[in-house]
Amino acid sequence: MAVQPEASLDDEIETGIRTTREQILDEALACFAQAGYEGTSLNDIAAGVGIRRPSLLHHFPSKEALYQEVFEHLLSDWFDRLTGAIAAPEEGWDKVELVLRTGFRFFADNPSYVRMVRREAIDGGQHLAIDLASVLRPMFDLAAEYFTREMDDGTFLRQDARQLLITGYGALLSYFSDEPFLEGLL
Amino acid sequence: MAVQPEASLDDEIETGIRTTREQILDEALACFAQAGYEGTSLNDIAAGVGIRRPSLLHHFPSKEALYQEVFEHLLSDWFDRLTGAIAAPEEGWDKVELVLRTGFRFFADNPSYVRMVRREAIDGGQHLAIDLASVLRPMFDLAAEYFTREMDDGTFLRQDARQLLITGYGALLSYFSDEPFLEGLL
DNA sequence: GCGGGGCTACCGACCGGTCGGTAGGTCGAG
DNA sequence: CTCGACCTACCGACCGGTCGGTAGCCCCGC
Repeated sequence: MAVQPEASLDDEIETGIRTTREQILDEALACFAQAGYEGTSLNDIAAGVGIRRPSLLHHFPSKEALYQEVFEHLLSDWFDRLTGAIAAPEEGWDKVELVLRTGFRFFADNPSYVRMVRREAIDGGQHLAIDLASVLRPMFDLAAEYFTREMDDGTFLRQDARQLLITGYGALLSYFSDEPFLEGLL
Repeated sequence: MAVQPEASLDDEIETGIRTTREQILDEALACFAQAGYEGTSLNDIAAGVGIRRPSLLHHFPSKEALYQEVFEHLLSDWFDRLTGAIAAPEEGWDKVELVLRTGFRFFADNPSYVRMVRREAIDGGQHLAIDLASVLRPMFDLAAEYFTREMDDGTFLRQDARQLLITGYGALLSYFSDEPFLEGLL
């Protein structure tokens, strides 16, 4: 699940200098989240960074490869954060709140990520090399099992754990992905 | 809110013949819902109908005009159906269930519509001539007022009506718009 | 000290292909 | 004869991607 295979991170962290490669990843994330895969041209991204398209393609072999790296970068971040929260010793509602809060904070910190995931969920992940659903399923199963166990213990009201999770997923993500629309509604 | 300004509907209904114009609208809906605005080319739509692109542009002045007509057609359908349900005499939970069921059935009958709305909600409605949020707000306000009134009467538990509606909107629409993704998750 | 080979980052120019849209002609039904 | 539906041919713009070339930097042999 590791990304960023090259370029010594230490230099960038220490000096605060953002490499061109990182700037491209940042700009690509913003563009893809805002306009989608087809709606974003490599010229748009390059212009945002301040270079020409051929220079961008010097850092990434193709548009698809760039997109996938942006996506997997965020996915691994999210995965790591959530794994940490899941490993915490809390039980019952405290645990639920911790995990939810961790996920929520990640979404709030990375609104572009939510929009990218939503787009992929609608499209069926046609621009991804990985199968998003199969990557997420282990974590989904883990959550479902946890809820079922707590329900068995009487901590939560008995419900269909998987349906509950999907409902919550849909409601929560909509707050972030549809923000531009909801803003006009309220 | 009326669309379909030309072409006598009677002939089509009586004979069962679908005009080329209608076939284009149907195919365009399917394509736009499946691949989005940028991801759909006029060639794709024309090929689905069995004609060439210039012939398609004989029926519609531009891609944008076609898209808008597809969208407004469905929007007016949805609006009419829901208006009918709202006018019904039921009260309390019966009313809520009727309206919800009406909206739900429309979504189930027109899954492509849900996906188009979701795409527009994410994009901020950049391909629409109308402001989706301002069109929906009257109905949204109506629902919020209704819930607030019922809460005042003690029928429902006291909550923030607008937040409740948005949460429900997000959860419900996700079941339809993210169906390809959820299918792989369960 | 210095000159040159090799490297990275970047560029302008160009490629084939596709986009949305237009012009003009054919053809068949009324 | 007219007219609408459809076609082929074509347009300029833009797409993702490649090519050859250049400016600057590090490093090594002399």
